[in-house]
Amino acid sequence: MLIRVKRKKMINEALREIKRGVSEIIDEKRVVELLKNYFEKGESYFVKAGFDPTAPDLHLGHTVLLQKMALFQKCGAIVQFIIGDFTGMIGDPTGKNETRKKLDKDTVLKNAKSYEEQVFKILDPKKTQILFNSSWINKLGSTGLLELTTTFNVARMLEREDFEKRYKSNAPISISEFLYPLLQGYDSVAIKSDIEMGGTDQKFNLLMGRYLQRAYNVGKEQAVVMMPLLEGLDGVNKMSKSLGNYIGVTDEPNDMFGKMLSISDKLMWRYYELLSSLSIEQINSLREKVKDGLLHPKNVKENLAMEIVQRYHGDAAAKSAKAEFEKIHSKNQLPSDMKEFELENSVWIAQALVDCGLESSTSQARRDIKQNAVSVNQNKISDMQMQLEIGEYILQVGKRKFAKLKVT
RNA sequence: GGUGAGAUACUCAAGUGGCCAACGAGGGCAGACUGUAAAUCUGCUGGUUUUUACCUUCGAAGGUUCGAAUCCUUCUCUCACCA
Repeated sequence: MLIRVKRKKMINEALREIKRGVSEIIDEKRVVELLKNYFEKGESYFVKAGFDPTAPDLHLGHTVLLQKMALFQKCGAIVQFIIGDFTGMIGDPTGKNETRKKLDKDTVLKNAKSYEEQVFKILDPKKTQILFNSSWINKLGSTGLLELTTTFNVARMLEREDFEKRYKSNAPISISEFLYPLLQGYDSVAIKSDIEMGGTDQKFNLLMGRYLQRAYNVGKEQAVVMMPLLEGLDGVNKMSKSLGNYIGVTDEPNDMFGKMLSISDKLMWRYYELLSSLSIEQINSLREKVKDGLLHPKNVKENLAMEIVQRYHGDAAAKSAKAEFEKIHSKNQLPSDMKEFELENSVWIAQALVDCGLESSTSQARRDIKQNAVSVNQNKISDMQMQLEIGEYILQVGKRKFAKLKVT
């Protein structure tokens, strides 16, 4: 009897952690059942998530999902990490991407490898299967594919928000795009997943997996766990590489730290909720203290930045990133590590800035000089015609672009 | 297949013969203020050491003209309506 109560408590605790930050769970009962089976009988289950093979640069937005998957692993899950090498050819219609080129096998494998390196900073490799969806989709053949399409109809397909919008506004929808949700759903049939995870924007596709598992008589229907999309550094759009508002997990410690500190105070709490390993209570207490003026928001932000840098680069790197940051910004000193360049003879300042990669063109350099944005050896300059004679210089554009230049 | 509309810079979007490197908005960059925050204000936002100049750019290629984003021809693509 006692053991039972204890188990029940464990399950409830696990569920509570799992539900943290989650946007929506479909079929929560099933999730509870799976947890119960694990804690009582030690049975494991499959948690699926699909990733695009084209962009192996993971950013913090992805890690929201990955961290949740890692949590599931602690609760008995085997993660099925699916690389959508087949579906990647179509491109998920959520973006406005056109049909993509087929990636060759080598590239896909290379990307997969790079995924592994990044993903296993969060996931437990022993409890992770990496799967390629072409391996079962290719086996479908035209007959199988045709069969797949008969399971669904256009009217329901158009229920998908994105399709509906485009249909109503007369934007084009390619037939192949209809295939994307079907194939993603079919993945769930092929690998018999118990839970599929994805961002809220994936709802339609995730539900498709559930629907198709029923249509194909898999014998179970996957539960769906949806994570919110993390806002990018601008605090408005979702974090994405193409918008340039991201923090990549492979970003340099100093960059990572700087980027974290550049987010707004409001956004910081969002990041805390979705990325920090602190408990909800701890976060709430921080929030209270900041509100009451007991803590400076900047310090709270720094702590979060430290935690993130630590996670991907280790303790030492985090500490030195913080020190470096303070050096440059609080004490207005130069960074300890600058890119170094060498040029010959006397050089025109604008040209030097371009050659050191601080400016994109001499015209841009001129504009910035005019705007008082350029410093040489820590002194703002205003002379656009300035020549750098033989010697060593420290060039700076704006607040954060530095280079060391040696003219010989 | 027929008819009509359209394609302008990172995005949206004005401009229908010279005043156009091209209004405006968003975004971005920089300066001031700060905590490299937010908010706010200001400037910039094709290239070039001829910088009150020159060169390239308004879907592509030709043409008319002293002069074309703007007019004409052909082509490419997109959308709508009809079939």
